[in-house]
Amino acid sequence: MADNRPPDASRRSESARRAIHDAALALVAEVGYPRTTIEAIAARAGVGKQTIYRWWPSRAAVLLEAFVGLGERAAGQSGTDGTQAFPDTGDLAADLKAVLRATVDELNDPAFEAPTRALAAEGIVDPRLGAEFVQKLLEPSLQLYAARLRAAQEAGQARADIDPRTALELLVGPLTHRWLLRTLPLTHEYADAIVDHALRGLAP
Amino acid sequence: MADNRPPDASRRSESARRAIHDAALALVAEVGYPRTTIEAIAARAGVGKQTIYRWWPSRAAVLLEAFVGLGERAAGQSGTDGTQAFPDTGDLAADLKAVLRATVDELNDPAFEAPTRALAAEGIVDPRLGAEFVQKLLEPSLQLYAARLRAAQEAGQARADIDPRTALELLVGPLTHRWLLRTLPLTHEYADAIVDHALRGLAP
DNA sequence: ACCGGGAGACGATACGTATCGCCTCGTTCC
DNA sequence: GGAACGAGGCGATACGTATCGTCTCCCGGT
Repeated sequence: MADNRPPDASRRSESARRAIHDAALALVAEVGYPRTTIEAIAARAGVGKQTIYRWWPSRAAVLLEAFVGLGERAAGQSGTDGTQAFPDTGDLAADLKAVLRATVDELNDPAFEAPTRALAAEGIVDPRLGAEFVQKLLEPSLQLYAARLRAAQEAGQARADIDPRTALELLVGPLTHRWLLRTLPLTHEYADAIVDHALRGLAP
Repeated sequence: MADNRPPDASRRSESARRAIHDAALALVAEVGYPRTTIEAIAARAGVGKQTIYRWWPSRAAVLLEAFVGLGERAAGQSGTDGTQAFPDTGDLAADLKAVLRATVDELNDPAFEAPTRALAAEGIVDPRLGAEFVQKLLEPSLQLYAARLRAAQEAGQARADIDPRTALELLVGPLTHRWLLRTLPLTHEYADAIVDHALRGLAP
């Protein structure tokens, strides 16, 4: 029979949790996502399969949690408040270019690319995981764009009659498009071009 | 031993090919992509598994070919030359809105959504399939945008100093972003907003 | 005779479930 | 206050199922 009782989280082993995270990330980097099976993760982490099945609904959920934890640790090192800072030098175009260029570098980094692609792909097919992916990994960054764009509106650097949400997608959308679909290489020049065109517009 | 000799394509059974296409499309629509296994396709098509393995490298390749065939048949019905027409009424904004709205409708159509999502997800992880997906399904549409934008430049409706490729991605990128990541619902209003903002720009 | 096609057996994984002892807790009873 | 006692998570592993990709086997058309 299936055990439908929810496990007691207070008795959960933190060491097993971390070992599973580490094993998942290592395996994705070493052998790729398709071969990062639950059995392989369990073996590598020195953990029983049931310990994974007890706490996570799917292989992708394990990787997502591990990856989010990785990001949090990285963010905790540099900043004090945990949220990355979005530059505001008063020059909107320059600030956006700086951030988009940094995003380009991150997306081109093989260490980030493998797990991010795997999670994005899984999220595209599975709405539940997709929502979690967006909420935990993507949305926090997008909110920083929105805040910067609102500041720009108040400072008169951007039209006041636009929805910051739509404006932000005009910048991030093309970058994501090119990266996910690999239509053309993702470069700093492309990031700059997007910002220039988005701000000035395509009309004469 | 593995049979490395390429099979003789001239003796290939066209009826088996079409039966496999139909079975793949029907299964994706009925039970979803994960359960559209090669064995299920073979059984449904009344075909031996080896017949699939002989001609296609992967399950995704089967579905991609079937889906492309579907699109070609649909295009062949309406137009005479096989390529969809991109409107050119002289009003660039109106033309772009019409096409983006049509794209929104297509992406929101469940019959198109399931296979397209599955193929996009597979292509994100597998570069070979991704390239084929882009070349066979996406690029033909994008070329129509590029052509319309070049016409707009010659007619003075768009800045002459922009690369049509980048301009096109400014329009298509946000739409794809929202659809793939499901951040917010995909509506006609959103399509219109993208066109307006892309043409006018975000700067005051 | 050759070769593609239908059918399906076959070994190899990976899945998800079910137990088995082991260990660590908090509780209870003297 | 210290020992006995559940409860429950943990490592480990056996189990049945599903799918993979390969390998025959025989049939039928050319």
